[in-house]
Amino acid sequence: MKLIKGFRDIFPDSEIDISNSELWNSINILIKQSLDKFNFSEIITPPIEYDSTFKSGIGDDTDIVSKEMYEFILKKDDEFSKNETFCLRPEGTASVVRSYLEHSLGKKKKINKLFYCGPMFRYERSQRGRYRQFHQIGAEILGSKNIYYEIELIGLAIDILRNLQIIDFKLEVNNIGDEDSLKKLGKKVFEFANDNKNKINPEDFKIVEKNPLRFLDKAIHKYEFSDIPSSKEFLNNESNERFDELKELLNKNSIEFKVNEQLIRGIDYYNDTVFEIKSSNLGSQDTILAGGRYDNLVEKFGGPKTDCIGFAAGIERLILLLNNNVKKASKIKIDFYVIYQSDNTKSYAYSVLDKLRKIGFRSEMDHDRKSFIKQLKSASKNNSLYTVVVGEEEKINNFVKIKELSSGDEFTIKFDNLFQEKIIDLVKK
RNA sequence: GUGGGUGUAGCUCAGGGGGAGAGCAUCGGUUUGUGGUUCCGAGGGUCGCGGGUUCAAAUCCCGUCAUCCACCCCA
Repeated sequence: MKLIKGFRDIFPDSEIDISNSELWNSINILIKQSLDKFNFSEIITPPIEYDSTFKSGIGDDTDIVSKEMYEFILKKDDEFSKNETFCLRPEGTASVVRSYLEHSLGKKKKINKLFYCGPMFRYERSQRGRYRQFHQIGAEILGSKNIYYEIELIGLAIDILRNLQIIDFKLEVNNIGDEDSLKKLGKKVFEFANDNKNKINPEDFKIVEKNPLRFLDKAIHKYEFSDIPSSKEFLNNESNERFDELKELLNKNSIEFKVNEQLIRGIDYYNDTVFEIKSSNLGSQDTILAGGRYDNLVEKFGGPKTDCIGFAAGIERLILLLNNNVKKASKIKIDFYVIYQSDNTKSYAYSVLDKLRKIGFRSEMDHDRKSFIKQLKSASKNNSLYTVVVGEEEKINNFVKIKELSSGDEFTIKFDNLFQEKIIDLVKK
């Protein structure tokens, strides 16, 4: 029995942050607070899709699709023997667009603001911040090219990071132009590479021949060329205006950013605005969040021309960046720990426990006849805020003794009809 | 896919041819009605797995697997 390589279990009290379920729980809550404020609604799609969704969506010559995708076919070939190839999704956007079209979400509403959250799969050698099963939270706005959606989305990304108390990050933006200018750029890169063929190793040149833009994205930084072709040269007026407007609005909204003209993104569907948020505290896998416009993807999937923008963030990478404040806050605290004296008083104690739970408090007691002191020790070990002492005296007179562990203050409360109000009152203080 | 580091108790690690260890954690006692401290004690290990060398391997050699880090790629 063994866990699959590059995958991980997530469970309580794990010493490893990215395996700690309490941390996962609190990071999810914090991220959803931001998404709520920006009025995004959740879309949940299956982790398995037909491989064509990603082959045409992301591009089949990207590394993600050609090298890293988990593909499989059904073993049984009875009634389902259609030669269908499935895959574990390597990212979220293509699935969202598929679902958006399949359920005509664009017809029900002009603008759809959707978020997704879940596991993604890529077959890669794992290292810090990179795992074969990893989790992404992504936000997509489908249905408009208004520049304010750029601002809203980048604003959301930054709000999420702030809410997680991650402050050490850098936003990079670029505009790579529309399909036409990307084509021109590709042509220029090809010519450029051809002129410098003697300086480029054959393997990299193969990339140029296949997809020059990919070469610009992934290989060109290995060489010390002085005048690398830039997307800037080929932007049409609209893209240029859009980029200027974006920069102006970012400044107006006091969002710090850096223009990175080499920023292309390793996925085919992007156009115009692209952005990335990086952290310097992550080692070599330093991108924590990235996204951009994909105005042609819906059309490519057979739908009407629909302008879209979105981003995805890696949850594991975010967890690696959490500070001690957030980690501490995620630790579970019990409200009440009920302590009983003898088997005689146990059933009375249990009814108190049951009542506390019905009121809504996280409550616990020990059922294994530990000594009084052991129970008390358990209470403090379990981070209990209060203890409830229930013994013979309390049973006879129908009350309970409550002690606040941090201060040592004790209170006596009747276990009657007013118990609920009194105890809620007590906790409020 | 390429290169390097590391695999010994739940965790962090020491040991380096001949008795399986420490600290923390867990459990029990100190203490059968008041905790966090102290002190005492207990449980827990195929020394990653397989093979080789040796009278003898956790230790040396080879292989393999896992994990971490870097390249690459990306969130």
